[in-house]
Amino acid sequence: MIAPRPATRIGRVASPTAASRTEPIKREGGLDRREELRRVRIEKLEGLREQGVDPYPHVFHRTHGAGEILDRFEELEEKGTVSVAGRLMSLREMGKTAFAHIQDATGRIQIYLRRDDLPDGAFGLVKLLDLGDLIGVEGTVFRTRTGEISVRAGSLRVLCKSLLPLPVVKEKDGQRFDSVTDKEHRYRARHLDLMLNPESRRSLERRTEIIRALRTFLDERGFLEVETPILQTIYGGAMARPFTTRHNALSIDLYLRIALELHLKRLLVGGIERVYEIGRVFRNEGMDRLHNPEFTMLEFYWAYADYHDAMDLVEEMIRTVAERATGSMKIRWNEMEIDLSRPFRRERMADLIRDAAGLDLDTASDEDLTAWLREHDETLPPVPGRGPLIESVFDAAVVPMLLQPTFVLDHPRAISPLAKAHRERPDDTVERFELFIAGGEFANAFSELNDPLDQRARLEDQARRRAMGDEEAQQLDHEFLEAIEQGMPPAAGVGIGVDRLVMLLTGEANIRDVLFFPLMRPEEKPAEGEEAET
RNA sequence: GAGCCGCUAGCUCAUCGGGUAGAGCAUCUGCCUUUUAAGCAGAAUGUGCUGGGUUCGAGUCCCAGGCGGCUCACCA
Repeated sequence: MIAPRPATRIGRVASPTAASRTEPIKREGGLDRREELRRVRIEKLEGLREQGVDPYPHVFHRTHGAGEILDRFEELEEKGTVSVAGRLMSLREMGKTAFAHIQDATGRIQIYLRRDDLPDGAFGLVKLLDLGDLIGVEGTVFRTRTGEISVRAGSLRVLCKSLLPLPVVKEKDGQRFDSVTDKEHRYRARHLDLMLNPESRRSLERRTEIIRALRTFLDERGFLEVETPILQTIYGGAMARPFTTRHNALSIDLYLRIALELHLKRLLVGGIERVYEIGRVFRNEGMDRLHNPEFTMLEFYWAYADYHDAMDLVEEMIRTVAERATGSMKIRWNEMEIDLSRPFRRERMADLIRDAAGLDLDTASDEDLTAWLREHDETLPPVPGRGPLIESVFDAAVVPMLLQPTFVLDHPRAISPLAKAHRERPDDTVERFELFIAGGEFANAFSELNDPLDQRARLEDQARRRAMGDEEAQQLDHEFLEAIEQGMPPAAGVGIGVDRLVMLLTGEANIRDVLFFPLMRPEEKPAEGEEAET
């Protein structure tokens, strides 16, 4: 039999710890205390080894998840054994018994440990456990006197000894105590956030479900998913500043892509008639609750279709994804209900501006638009031109009103360099739509420009703007233009900001809450001493 | 980039007008064979974000910086 180690052994850690603390462990504030807690756990780890217990075994086969046992209690109660494993979230020792909760991916379940139910000596392991350890038990399912479904352990195994303290969350009467609530801490230590905050986990898991639903929707309709280069010698497809990096072997600077568009259109030329990519794009711009430097875009291109077809498809897609990922087509947003099940409104941009701002774009001059903006205390667009003026008026007068799903169509040509001229008003209007929900933009789409000479002219115009110092204007992409000259079928193209869609469907107000690892500024610069040592 | 706010024990937070820091939980010791924010008895724990300044004396007041949050402007 394995004799449990005298508990006093643990008590003695204070002395070696104190002794070694005179050594140069001293660093930042708080580290000493943390180090002490860590040492206590290492002592217990050694205690396990001395008892012949491997604190890091290779495998433990489970028969059930915690949530599954709760769900299927009736059929499992007192019938055979189950084995479950998870992270130790609470431990209440009561002499010769102990109650614990373990948490796995499916939920949290109570474990009842009794000395007499366990093999000789095994109950002594309890003294060497800490919150945060991973353990596995085998036992029978029952309900305690207080009614909680529990597993009565017939065996106990340590599956991974944790060395760091686990912030403990306790709950009583729906009140939470001591959870990790500091947002910075949650973003930086996402593993802790996920362990301790079920709502974080729910939003992030839902992100994955939404992406899966988008993918399934397009796959079912014959779209081919592809991956195109992230490292590019020329960036394009959007107006944005790029990140740059360096390829050593080729001795060239490269850009991280800012959009997916141009490569996907080249595939359209090549005969992949329905194509999409869900991928990370990178924009070297400001960060706030709506913007992370890297974010996820969905773009799809559909040959022989136009933007009306795309509208129908996007409408169905948003509805389907919401239903599949959240189980509902209704979203609560700021006290109001957004209903995705009803047909989305479709309005021409000019009509919306006329109704909201009283400006008729056919007759209003640039001066009229400027006057309207001044009158309404709106900042004027940073770049001159009619397009930006119209956009500013639209953003100020119309967008905040677009709460229920609305397609806005037929944009001014001046703000849409990659969209095809409108078939009825080719001079000043393009075939484009944006989808607005809850005052935010969720999709941007065109009948794609496939007239190679027109496309070349527009990109050359962009290049001229670049030369004049507009950093966001697009570069001249000769490979793209050559592909277009080969002949691209008429097509509809759609871009969707996936992170924003996830925010909408999870109710999160900050993009960081739907990214597993949002970009954070490094917490501390390396100390000068450390830098000098290397 | 601008404004406002925050940063105190492993976690969550106190510390009223400046007198070198406390609570709950976690940790450690002891008791307890159906507890559940278990309980009871005891113990230990802090470069108060960093650096300056004022002061006999600063977590507290002032200045600068760091990191974060929220709001505003540009971009998805």
